[in-house]
Amino acid sequence: MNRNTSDVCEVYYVDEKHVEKARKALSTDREILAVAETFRNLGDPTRVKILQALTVEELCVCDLAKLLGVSESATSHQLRVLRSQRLVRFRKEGKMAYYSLDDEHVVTLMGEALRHVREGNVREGVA
Amino acid sequence: MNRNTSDVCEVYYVDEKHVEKARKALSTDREILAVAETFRNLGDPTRVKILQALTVEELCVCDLAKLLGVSESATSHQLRVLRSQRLVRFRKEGKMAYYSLDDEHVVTLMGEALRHVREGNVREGVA
DNA sequence: GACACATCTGAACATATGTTCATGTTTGAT
DNA sequence: ATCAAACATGAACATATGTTCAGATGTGTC
Repeated sequence: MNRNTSDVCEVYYVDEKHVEKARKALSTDREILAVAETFRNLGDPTRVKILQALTVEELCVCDLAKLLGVSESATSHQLRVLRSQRLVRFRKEGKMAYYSLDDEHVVTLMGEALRHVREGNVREGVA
Repeated sequence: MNRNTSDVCEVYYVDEKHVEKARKALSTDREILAVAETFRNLGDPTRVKILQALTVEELCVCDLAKLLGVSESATSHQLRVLRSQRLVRFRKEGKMAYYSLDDEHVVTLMGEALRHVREGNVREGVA
């Protein structure tokens, strides 16, 4: 047939070996989905701003909305997204809801991403 | 008017102070956009798998496609996305293109996200 | 050159995403 | 109890995203 010399994508068994070896490095599908969803939640300018702001101190929805320059409704929606991955938490005090970062993983992630970007490792895909 | 006692969203000056303080913590718009785009690129299960696999060793598109269980075209498209943010790099060897992680920031980011997820900090939004 | 293979690319499609708008809740003040 | 403020939520819309499909490029082999 066509697998005598150079089969589809490199030699046969070597190929299989690589794929198998790599497959062992993969997390479970459940974890991968969770990781992807976490990153996706971080992947929005508005939410990045929210998290950077909360690095300093807790803020209410109203303050965040002013800071971001978007409506309080939009802010609330975004906070809901961040809460769903436990990236932020909040406490209610009277009418107000004060949001803050949930754990230090978030801080680490933000810092590392910023470092990556600042190393000029990023190609501007921006308009 | 309506700003004597408790103005819109907390007292006036205090409010302004918080917003200003938080604003100082924000990166430039350019950096924020880049950070968000980087996270967005990481926020897809297929791409997470690719990066986890490349943690072990460099792989060609063909191997990655097999590992992911998607078409080589789809794999190539995803690799293009990852390249655009310099999350992966590649070298050509004959017909093949071998991909590998670009820097250790990527490893750190993946690890930290996985840790966040494993701490049970995540609420399953999955179906 | 002719051919097969590995990869890349553009168009098109279904689906996901983020904002706006309108409407609920809950709380505090009068 | 009535009213307004601070948030939350649902629907709807325009836009972005990821895959598939078809075709193009480049490379090695015969």
